[in-house]
Amino acid sequence: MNVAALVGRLTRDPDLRYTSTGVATCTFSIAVEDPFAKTDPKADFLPIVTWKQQAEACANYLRKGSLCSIEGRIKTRNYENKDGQRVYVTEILANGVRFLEPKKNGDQQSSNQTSNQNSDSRSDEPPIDDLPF
Amino acid sequence: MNVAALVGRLTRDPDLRYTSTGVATCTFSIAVEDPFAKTDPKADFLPIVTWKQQAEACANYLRKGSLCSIEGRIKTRNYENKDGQRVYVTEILANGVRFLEPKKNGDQQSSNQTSNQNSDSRSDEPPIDDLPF
Amino acid sequence: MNVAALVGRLTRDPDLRYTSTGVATCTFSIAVEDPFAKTDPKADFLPIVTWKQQAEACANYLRKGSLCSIEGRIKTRNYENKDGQRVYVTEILANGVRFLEPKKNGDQQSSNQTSNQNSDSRSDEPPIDDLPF
Amino acid sequence: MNVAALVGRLTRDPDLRYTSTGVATCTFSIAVEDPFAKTDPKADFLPIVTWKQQAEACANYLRKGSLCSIEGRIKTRNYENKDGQRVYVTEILANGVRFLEPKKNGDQQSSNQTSNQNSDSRSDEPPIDDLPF
DNA sequence: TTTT
DNA sequence: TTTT
Repeated sequence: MNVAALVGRLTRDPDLRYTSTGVATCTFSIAVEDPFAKTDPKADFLPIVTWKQQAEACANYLRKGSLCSIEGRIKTRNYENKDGQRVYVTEILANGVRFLEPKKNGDQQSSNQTSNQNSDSRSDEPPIDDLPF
Repeated sequence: MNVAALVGRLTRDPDLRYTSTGVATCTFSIAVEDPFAKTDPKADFLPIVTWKQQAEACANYLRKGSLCSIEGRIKTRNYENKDGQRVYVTEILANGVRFLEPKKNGDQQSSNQTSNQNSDSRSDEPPIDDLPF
Repeated sequence: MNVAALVGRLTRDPDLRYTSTGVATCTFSIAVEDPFAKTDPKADFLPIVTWKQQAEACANYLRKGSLCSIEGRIKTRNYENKDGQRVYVTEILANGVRFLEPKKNGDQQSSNQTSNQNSDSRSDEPPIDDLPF
Repeated sequence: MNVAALVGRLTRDPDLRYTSTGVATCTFSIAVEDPFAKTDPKADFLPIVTWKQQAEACANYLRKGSLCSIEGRIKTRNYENKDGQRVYVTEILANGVRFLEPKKNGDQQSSNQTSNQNSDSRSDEPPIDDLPF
């Protein structure tokens, strides 16, 4: 058994990409309040990954600050960084994401567009070439 | 909301320590089978942390290979390593651990003893000086 | 292990009461969407119970239609009804309730007030005389 | 979001049936320890339902007393009993059941056989004619 | 660096 | 109606 259930807000716009075989992945991080935290910030910043239709829906509906619920499993992954060191990553593979607020628009720029360019925030990680399940 | 529910087996003996103020922490990693994993090993290796009485009970009852269930929350933590780099760690803070198998004895050596010496496996991480909640 | 994690909307105003020893309980039911339901209504209506400070906070902040997340455990309870039959009830004992929307006011009438009178919706059940944990 | 994660022991042999369209359902109840329960018995008895291959696997591997973990969602259902009263049932629809103990054999009689006859324990409920999702 |  |  491996169950994770979270409610939190996106810390930045979601990052949508496609594997070399054309499968969509969307990654983002959510801030989950911790009512018991002693130190500031009183939140945990948890890395989320989704795939396929769910990935595209997330890229479409979620923006920085959006509230959502995540149902998924905790996964570990490791890769070699540029210094040749093995880096271990723990992230939540979301099976279900529910959007708890109406879609924010006003900001015209879609996360879809920009992140597709393989630009930014994940540039320190190697390209993902296939989905892991 | 931040809920994690896991069932898995310890990948090694638990590691019990005490903070400078005398609070017990126990860390270990569990292998959780992933029935959907495409690649070997078909398991996720998830880092678990417990505190206080629960920590001591874990050190007492659990050994490498023990089956247990974990109820907790996913936490992130970061620290600076010896190279001055910030390292981000995601781990499961266990509120409840249930032992699903009778205590293994035969191996006389208690994890309690050895890990108390502040020895081994976590030596690459800085000492924990207080509990974070 | 016994973990329930839910997100849904109240189907009516919460019902706050006090046991004979003065302990607060709040009960309500939430509609949780089921994306896989074949038949209408595409939701499950789940009975929630809370105690003490949490109970009073729920009575204060939640109203019919409020969105909330629930972290708790599934409990069973049974009592004898007026026909002398044993009735079995399964409900979710909430340890944590998070309010996912700002407090609705406008309707001046507080659920706190009315339900305190031991009136209405739970009148078919026997009085609760003490908290069960 | 609707997540339930449980670990417990079967209170009796599982009950396997088939709908009129030939779909397998298996129902059973598990005793889940409640470490906080004030009164005896210190367990909750939770009704579990599974469908299709999972149903047949449960009927095959589980017996009264078997330890298992359940990952699922909480569902409500209602039907009219023989007295014409509407009866409300809350049960856990299991998506994943993991067998935490080796299969018990010795007792030769398979639950599969007997319950297939549409005999016993659920005789007070109406026949299930189709799967609800 | 991984468990049965 | 309950399990170890």
